[in-house]
Amino acid sequence: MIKAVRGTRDLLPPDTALWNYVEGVVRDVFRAYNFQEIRTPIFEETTLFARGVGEETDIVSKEMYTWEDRGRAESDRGQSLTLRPEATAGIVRAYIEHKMGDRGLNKFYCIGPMFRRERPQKGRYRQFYQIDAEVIGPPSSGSESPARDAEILEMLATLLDRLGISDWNLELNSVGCPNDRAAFNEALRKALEPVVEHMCVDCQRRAVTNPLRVLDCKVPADQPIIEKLPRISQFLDEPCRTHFEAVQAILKAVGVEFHINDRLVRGLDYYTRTAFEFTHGALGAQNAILGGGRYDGLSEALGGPAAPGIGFAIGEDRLILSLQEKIPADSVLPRPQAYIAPLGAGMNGEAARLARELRRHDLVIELGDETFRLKKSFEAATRAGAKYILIVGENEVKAGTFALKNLATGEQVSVPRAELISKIRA
RNA sequence: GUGGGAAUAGCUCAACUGGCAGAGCAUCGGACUGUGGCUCCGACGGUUGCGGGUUCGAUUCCCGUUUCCCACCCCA
Repeated sequence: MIKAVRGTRDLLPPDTALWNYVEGVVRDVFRAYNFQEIRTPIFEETTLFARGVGEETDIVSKEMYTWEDRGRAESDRGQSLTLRPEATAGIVRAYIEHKMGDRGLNKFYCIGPMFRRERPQKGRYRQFYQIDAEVIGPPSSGSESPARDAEILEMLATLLDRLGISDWNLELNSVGCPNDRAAFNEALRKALEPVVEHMCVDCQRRAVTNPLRVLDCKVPADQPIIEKLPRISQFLDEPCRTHFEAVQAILKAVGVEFHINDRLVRGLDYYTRTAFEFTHGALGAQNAILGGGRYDGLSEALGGPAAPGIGFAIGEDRLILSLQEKIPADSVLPRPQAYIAPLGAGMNGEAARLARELRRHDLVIELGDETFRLKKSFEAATRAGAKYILIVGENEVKAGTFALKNLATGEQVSVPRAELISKIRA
């Protein structure tokens, strides 16, 4: 038997109803903040991610699905392509390509699959879904303003609350600008030098490859050492410090709770200044339900104009996971309002006509088959979760009135054809 | 990429120390020819993940492998 490949999975009803419900709420909330949908390709030139996300990141160096798309003719050039491992690079590419800076401030959102070749785990798949939003524009559009950072964070708090996820925790940090980072990295390297030999093997590796990540270490024995290491907050230049303070001031003004975590670092190279994560307890080790931050230099790194931006990605699979206990998929699954049961030879046509009419009035109708005995029709109607069963037999067609029975109460009435719509809708 | 656990019917799970592969639910049919849910009867359903080994005999023990789960790494 051919099975879904490792790390991929089928989303089936009724679960898909929950996914649609979540995406509906997301679109509603985003609309209130004037975000508009963008859809970019699922694969891009490999160099986009290499330059955008960073060659040295785990994502680029070992997790991408990359292949050589070979040209088949002189006029058809071959190139290295990659399934998108995240959304921001593609969106910024589109922003540059279509010169969208001319429109002023852009607020995009995008919902779709991403691909990373990692070992599957709870809340982690090789094809997974992200709900992504970005605010990006030329500096003159206010894209750099702390108001945008705060707006996004407040929107996320609103979204999670609206979905009924109240026990989230917002971890906030500023990773500064590239200059701050360089100085901090240097200081960190120096501070690590004398102590790193007492740390775990991972930290010894990170101390060389990416000292920032040492701050992320969870090994208990390393914590006393990490506590004494320098913090990025001590290295923020004046503009970055002011920016970060302004973000916090607005969050306090709107009443969004957060806590500063100056050990929060993010895995993608393009992040600057504001970095954040929303975490949730019910997710096991993969407790980050969403993450994001500012990326003021990304557009330039991709050869575009100055276009500060800030965005986030929600792990939709994880969002659903933390929601499943609270919202049973069945509760958001649309059910037929009526099940039409044709009864006896020649009734399929009559039933189909009636179904067509009712459906044109936006009623949700399930349709049976004339060969079913009534008992079977009732069972099918009950199984489908229909509110009513509507019997279409010779007697009904002749009389022009139809037997309509409420499956929950057992109440049955005879309804003239003209009144069916209002009766079923009631 | 590393470590631990698991895999038996569509689903949830049994099967003693190695000895006929089972139950509940679900599905289909009947009791019951135009009135469901309940009940009763019956049927269908299996390469015990896959491959090899040990054995008279393997769901059971051993090796390999695949997938899933959990954790590490990393991230959403």
